[in-house]
Amino acid sequence: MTRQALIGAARQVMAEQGNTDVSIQPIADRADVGFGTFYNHFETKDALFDAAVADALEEYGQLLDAATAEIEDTAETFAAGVRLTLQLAASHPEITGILRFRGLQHVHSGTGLGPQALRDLEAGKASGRFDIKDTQVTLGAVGGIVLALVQLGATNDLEATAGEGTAELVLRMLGLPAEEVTTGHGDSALPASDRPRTGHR
Amino acid sequence: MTRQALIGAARQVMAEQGNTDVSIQPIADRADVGFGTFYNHFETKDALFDAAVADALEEYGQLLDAATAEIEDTAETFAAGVRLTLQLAASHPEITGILRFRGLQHVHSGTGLGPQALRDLEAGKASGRFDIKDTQVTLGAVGGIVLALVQLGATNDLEATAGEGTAELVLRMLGLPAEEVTTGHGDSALPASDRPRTGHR
DNA sequence: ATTATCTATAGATCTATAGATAATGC
DNA sequence: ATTATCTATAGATCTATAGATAATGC
Repeated sequence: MTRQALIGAARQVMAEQGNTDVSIQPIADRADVGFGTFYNHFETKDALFDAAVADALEEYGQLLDAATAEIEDTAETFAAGVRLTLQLAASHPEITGILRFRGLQHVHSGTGLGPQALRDLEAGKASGRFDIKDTQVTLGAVGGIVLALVQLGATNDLEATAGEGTAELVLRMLGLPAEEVTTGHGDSALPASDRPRTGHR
Repeated sequence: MTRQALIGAARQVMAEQGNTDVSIQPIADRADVGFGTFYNHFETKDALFDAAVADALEEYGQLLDAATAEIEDTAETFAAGVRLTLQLAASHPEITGILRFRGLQHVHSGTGLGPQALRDLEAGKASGRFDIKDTQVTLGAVGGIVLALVQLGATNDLEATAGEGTAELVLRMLGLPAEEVTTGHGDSALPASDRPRTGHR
């Protein structure tokens, strides 16, 4: 599909350059599409990049869903999500590139991921598993931690334990008792490509 | 100074638009400077915006320093920094606008703020006040939390307690015992404009 | 027959510079 | 006298569209 080819090209550019400073011609070239065809699918360049971000976030959400679908414990769901996201730099660099560029803007916007995480937080709060007050603030904190660590991983060499360490920080922030936080689950998350992608959420 | 006028104009544009999609002419207009003068001070538009971000981060660092200079306890320094930053949306919207736009990229870069925070974390770790492992990861987590909450505050209406709630999340993450985390210091941070700006750090 | 795509281009916009003017330093 | 600033503009680049061509649906 031509539209998807354009979105794919825009995703690549965003992840590679970390910005949207490109003219339409090279995007069309990259998508192997005539220049004018762009205007059959998008009104402006901005509209394309917005769609490309949404597309990448959608894929990210499906990866997370697939990786955590069978996890029962809410705390472990969050921990696994954190670990998976930090592994994504290796398996899906394009997605992490886009997260670095625009993730912060979408932490609190209803892109599917947010509402789901919010429900999980509220369930964990109601069941007493999480000791938290404002779920909205907590969601922001979790999202911010993950994004900042994705950023750190992109510019510095992370220790192999960084994903696990970050997951522990998140669990502790969510109010889990110390002994549970450090009960290492460091090897639980398979590479995303080895997991089924049923995409049900 | 002309250079500073250009930087100021660039800061405004970034904070207002949340991007750098402007041509040089309107920047020069805003700085009340002839178009060609731009090239006496900067080689490219990117160079100007980089300088503008650095300028805003420098000011942010000085605000933080001034507000926390007389705080002895490391934990309280972090808590006060978090509260101040979330208040900045009201007192210094330009700075928070730039933090939203580029803050994530600078959490781990040596812009003065980072190294200082890193030293504080290491001191707190050494003294046993903080129960943390990797200080680099922890710094990222703290920075990410703050940035995500600044973002949340910009798009949603935050409850008045959000700053305090966020500070508590950070302290808990740093490993402080629960009873200390909730010992409210909610009224400790004055509006930044009421504080001395000695700027020593 | 209808819809999507491509090529070519007009018009607008933007960058970078040259040359003229104004401001500052000695 | 030297340096900074301004105005004007050449050349490059980019967007948006028109019209021709190709692909698809009936």
